[in-house]
Amino acid sequence: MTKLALSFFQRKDVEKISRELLGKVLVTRWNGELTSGRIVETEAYKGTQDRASHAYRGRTPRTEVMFGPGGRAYVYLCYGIHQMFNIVTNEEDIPHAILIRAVEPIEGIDIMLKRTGKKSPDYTLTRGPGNVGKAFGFHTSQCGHLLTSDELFIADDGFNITKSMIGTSPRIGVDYAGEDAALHYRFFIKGNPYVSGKKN
DNA sequence: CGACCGATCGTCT
DNA sequence: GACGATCGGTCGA
Repeated sequence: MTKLALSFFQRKDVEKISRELLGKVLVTRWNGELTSGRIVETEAYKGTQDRASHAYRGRTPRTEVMFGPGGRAYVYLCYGIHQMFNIVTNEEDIPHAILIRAVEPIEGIDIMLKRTGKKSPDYTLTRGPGNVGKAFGFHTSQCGHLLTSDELFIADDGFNITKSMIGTSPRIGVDYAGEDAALHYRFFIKGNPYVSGKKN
């Protein structure tokens, strides 16, 4: 189990990082409550040139974190209900980010059940960005949190992902983004039951 | 199945 | 004042 360093997130190719995050382990330990899971679905958002990105309209109080250096969390509220967890990448002033859309639970499933109010674990526990946010205890107050801390980090546990295991598609829910809506910026592990959408 | 609807509130116009 | 990078439930075929 090796914690990913800041240099991993501060590289320039968001698509590449989005692919490499598949198979890595997301860990949160808020107030000592440990939850972890394998990342199985990601989406890249390419900053000011990407109409689907919040950063497209430039720097605002909300998007400020994305303009900082990579390796921090961008957590925002969606539909007034869902806490969406993103990883900021690239260097300062280039607001790239990666949305974690689905995870396969590993540790702390009891805690996830408590947070989500579900009675027993099923594939919906950590499927979709809203559910990931809830199960891992994310909140907009954690926006800007460093991704190499003891409370929040990404790790490599040696799990190997080959190119043929990765599927791509347009991103979900970004139809308003014009031509950018068609870009294949969504990446997922083919056949994994936690991946959102109908048939992967 | 697929279509639709309500929840719920911060953010930007 | 309108609108989401969503989810889960309901309704009808």
